[in-house]
Amino acid sequence: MTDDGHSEYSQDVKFEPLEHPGHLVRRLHQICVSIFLSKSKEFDITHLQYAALQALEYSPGIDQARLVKLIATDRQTTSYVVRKLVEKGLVVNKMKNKKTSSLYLSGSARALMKIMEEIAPEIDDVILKPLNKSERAAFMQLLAKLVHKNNELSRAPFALGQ
Amino acid sequence: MTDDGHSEYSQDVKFEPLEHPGHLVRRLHQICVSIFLSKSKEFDITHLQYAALQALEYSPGIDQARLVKLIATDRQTTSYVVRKLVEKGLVVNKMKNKKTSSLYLSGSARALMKIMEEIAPEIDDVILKPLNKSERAAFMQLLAKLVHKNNELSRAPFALGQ
DNA sequence: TAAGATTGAGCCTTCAATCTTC
DNA sequence: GAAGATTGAAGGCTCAATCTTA
Repeated sequence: MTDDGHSEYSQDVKFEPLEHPGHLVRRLHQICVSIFLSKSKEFDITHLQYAALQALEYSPGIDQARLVKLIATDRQTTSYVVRKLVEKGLVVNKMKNKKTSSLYLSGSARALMKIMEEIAPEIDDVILKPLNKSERAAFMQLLAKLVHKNNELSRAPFALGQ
Repeated sequence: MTDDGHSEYSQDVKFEPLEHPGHLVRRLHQICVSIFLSKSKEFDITHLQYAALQALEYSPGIDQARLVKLIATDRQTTSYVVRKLVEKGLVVNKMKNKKTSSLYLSGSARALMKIMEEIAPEIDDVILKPLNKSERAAFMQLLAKLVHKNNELSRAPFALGQ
C-alpha cells in the first residue's frame, strides 16, 4: 500500500468509478453505517435516530419542521424517524396544538444518551483510524467545509432556528 | 464564514451531531446524490446505475458476483440494479450457463457512456467546488485512504478479479 | 393561503432467508 | 456442499401529491 491515497487496487489497473468523489463518498457512507450498526446493535438504534435524539436533547420541545432542519433530513424521513422513536418509547410528542408537534426525549432516551456518550467517540475513532492525528484534523476540516458550503445544494439543508 | 472548517452554524452554538464524521459523511452523500440527479436527470440514470455501467465497460462479460465486488455494493442491490438496467435496455445478459450471468453494455449504453464522459467531471467539479486545488487533492487523497483502508469494514467490500 | 405533517412510489442499503444450479 | 442469484422486510432518501389546521 502506497501512501499516495491509492491502494493496491488502483495501482495496476485504471478503474474510473473509484476516482469519482461521489462514488467514494457513497462507499465511505456505507462504511460509516456498518460501523455504527455494529457498535450500537445492542441498543437498537440507527445513526439517524441517534442524530434526531441529539437534536432533541439540544432543542427540547421543537416540532418536526424544526427537527428537519437540525438533522438535515427531509420531512418524509423525519416523519418516519419520529414515528419510530415514539413507538420505541424514546420520544414523547406533547402536541403544541392540533397541527404542530412538540418533541421531547423520554427518560429511557436520556439514559440511552448517557451510554451513547461513551460509544459515539469510539465509532468516530474506528472510522478515522486509518488516518493519523493531523490527517484526521485535515479531513474533518475539509469534510465540514464541503458540507457547509454545499448545504444549499442538498434537498434537506441544515438550518438553526426558525 | 470562517476558514477553520466551521461555518456560521457552529460558531455560536455547540451542536454535537454536526461534528461526528458519520453525520457529515451522510450529509455529503445526500449532497452528492442531489448533484448527480440534477445533472443526469434527462438521461434517466442514477449514480449507482452509472457505476455499474462503468464497471461493465471496464469488465465486459462478468457475472453479478464479480460486479458486486467492482462496485462495492451488496448482492441484493446489485441484483436490483442489473434488473433495472436490463429493463431499460442498457445492459444485456448473455447467460454463461443456467445459473451464472454474463453482462454486457448495450449499444445505447455505450452511447450514454459517451455523453456521461462529459457530464461526470462536471458533477465532480460541483461537489468539490468549495475547495481550492490543493484542498481538493488533499480531500480526495484522505477520502480514498479512508475508503480503501476501511474497505473490509464495509458490508460490501471492493475487490478486483475473482 | 401557508405551514405542519403524512402517504405513496421508486431507489439504495442493511438484515436474513431461500432457491437453483454448479 | 458451495456458488450465483433472488426475494422479503426495514431503514433511509429521492420525487411528488395530499390532507389538515393555524
